[in-house]
Amino acid sequence: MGSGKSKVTITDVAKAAGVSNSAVSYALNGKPGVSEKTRKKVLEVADAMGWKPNSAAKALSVARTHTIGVVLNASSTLLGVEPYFMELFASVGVELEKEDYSLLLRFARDDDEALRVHRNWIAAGSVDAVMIFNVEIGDRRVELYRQHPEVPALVFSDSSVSGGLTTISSNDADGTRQIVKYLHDLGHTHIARVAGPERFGHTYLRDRVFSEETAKYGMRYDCLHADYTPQEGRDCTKRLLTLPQTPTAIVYDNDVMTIEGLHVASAKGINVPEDLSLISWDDSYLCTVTEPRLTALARNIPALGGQVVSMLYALIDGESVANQFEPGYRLITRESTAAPRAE
Amino acid sequence: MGSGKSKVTITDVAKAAGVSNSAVSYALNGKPGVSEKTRKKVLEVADAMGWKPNSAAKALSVARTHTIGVVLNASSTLLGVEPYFMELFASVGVELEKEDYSLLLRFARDDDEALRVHRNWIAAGSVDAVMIFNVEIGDRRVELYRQHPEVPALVFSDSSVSGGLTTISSNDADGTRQIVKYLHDLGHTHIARVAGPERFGHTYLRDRVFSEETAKYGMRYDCLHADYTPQEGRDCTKRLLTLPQTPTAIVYDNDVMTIEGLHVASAKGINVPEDLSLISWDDSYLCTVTEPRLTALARNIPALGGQVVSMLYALIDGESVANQFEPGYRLITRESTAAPRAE
DNA sequence: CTGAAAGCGCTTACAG
DNA sequence: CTGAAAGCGCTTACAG
Repeated sequence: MGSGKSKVTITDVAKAAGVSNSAVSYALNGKPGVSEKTRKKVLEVADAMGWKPNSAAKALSVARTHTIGVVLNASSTLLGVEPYFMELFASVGVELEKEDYSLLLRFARDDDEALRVHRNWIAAGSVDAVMIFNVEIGDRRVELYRQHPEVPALVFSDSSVSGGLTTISSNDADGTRQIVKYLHDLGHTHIARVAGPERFGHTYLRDRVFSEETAKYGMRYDCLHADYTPQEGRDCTKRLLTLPQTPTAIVYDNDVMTIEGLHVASAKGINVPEDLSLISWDDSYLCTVTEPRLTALARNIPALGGQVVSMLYALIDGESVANQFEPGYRLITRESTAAPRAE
Repeated sequence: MGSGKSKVTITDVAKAAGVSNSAVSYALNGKPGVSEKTRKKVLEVADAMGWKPNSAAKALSVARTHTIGVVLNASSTLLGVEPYFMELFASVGVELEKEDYSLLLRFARDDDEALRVHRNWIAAGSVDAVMIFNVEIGDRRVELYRQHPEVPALVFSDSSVSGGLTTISSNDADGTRQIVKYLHDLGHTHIARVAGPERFGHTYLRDRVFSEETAKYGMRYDCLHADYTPQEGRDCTKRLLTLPQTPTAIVYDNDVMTIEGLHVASAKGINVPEDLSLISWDDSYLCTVTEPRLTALARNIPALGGQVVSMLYALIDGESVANQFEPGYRLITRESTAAPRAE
């Protein structure tokens, strides 16, 4: 119940309990070196005085900040649209809470600024580990953290682009197979895809597996690359729908583009799903607010937190951690997909 | 270009530059106490060695963490749906970046856990200030920070519920006036509202002003309180549409409920906006993906960052800061509102 | 202008 | 089991 102003320090507790600083420290940290009696006494006194270890002092002496760093790209207009990060942070954050770890969050306006923050963190020892998102081929951040193994990095990407840094990857090959099989079983023989930017590792992977799987089933497959924005979702859909031979199904690499595709179709008088099936890669609330609601591939983000955090802790403890896949995708079928109209 | 492992400290720099630790410190921090010549030399050496101040050590000696704390409610299912927090964080974060401040983010599962984090932060000196959201009447967090003026709190709420803590408020009275006037000018004489939870300060304020303004124009006004979720958005809309006298316009306190309202209306064969006008309080991408797109009241979140951060810095510097309003609301008229059908 | 020293609040060998 | 002391990497009076 210590009211206000003056912080209570370990020395205050030591004096009040009539023991030395070290005894207090041992007692409070549950370490050997004090009798049970002393420990109990110290615990009582510390509690009564409302003592909490000063975070900076602790960080300085044990060289642990109890902090996981994330720098986000503030200029991404999708930050406000895609719930992914917030959901992931909540999932990870709840797990971190148990060990009193925090997320240290920064927003950079471009890659240079982001890199500057990372360099600073490394030199200043500001974080115990970092999480890295949206990795591109030849990403300067992976280069940086490869040179600085002192601060472990967990990379959210396919392992092919992480330069050996530990990754946690969505199982995009499996997701792709689920989608293609679903569409094939429905009877589609010509499908298209509006993909994400080619520079992302997972886009590259999806590209490859989509080609393989559609080839396996003898399906025709067209692919256009976009940047996840509404604008390009519209444009690509228009291009696909003016092909001499139009596909009977389109899969989009995110929900926002899917919705725009739906609007383009309905503006053209094309019925979804009767004339055209639509699938969103990434499920979200957005997929349930349209008419028809959108069939989507869902990740299990709530289950991701525990996995991520245990990888993080292992890395911080200096263990070598194998790359992992996140919990599998699940295809949520709603009303935007159906068998193609018979010719 | 210092590669890897061993951190370079101020002592290393001092040795390399052939001066004392204090000279280095003064030089690096741009303080008087060193000659220009020494300063220049130190700067060069420090730069060449890749020195950066260790954050924990600096925090410990100056008692500043360069960190703004936020604890969010992880159980809120709306976190993934409403882009507000992410947009706000990006806006604030870009501004904080300039002074190398970070956001320290925690996720609590309930109010008790949140309160524990706040108590810890105060005792441990983990943050220089906090931002507090979703304040309720009698909120224990405001009570806590009132007792601990050492760590300043910026409260995002109406000043009536902040117990004297500094607030930044959306100008909900003005927003309400804009909506009511707009609807009145369109010719509506009976409107309804699906409001947020009564326990929130801003809900209370909107309630009051809605009553006043509709009374002023001689309009009939019905109000139902909900919890921002899709489910209650639907339920409340159904109740309103089965009243003996149904309103010709409904305003919802968030976008999610508005969308659900739209679905309920169309399921009942009620045309929006011909038979019923709908307005969303809070604009977002969601408001543009429906058919018709939704008229909405938009806040200017990008402009909010600078204002918030300068309030934060002033508070941290111990200045007394007046409560402020955030940039004004703007009504974005889309296709979900129109004049009511003549009787 | 410059250096030696104490201090921020912890932890952790090291003697007793 | 216990205490005195050094150390983590900075900052900041305090003498010279």
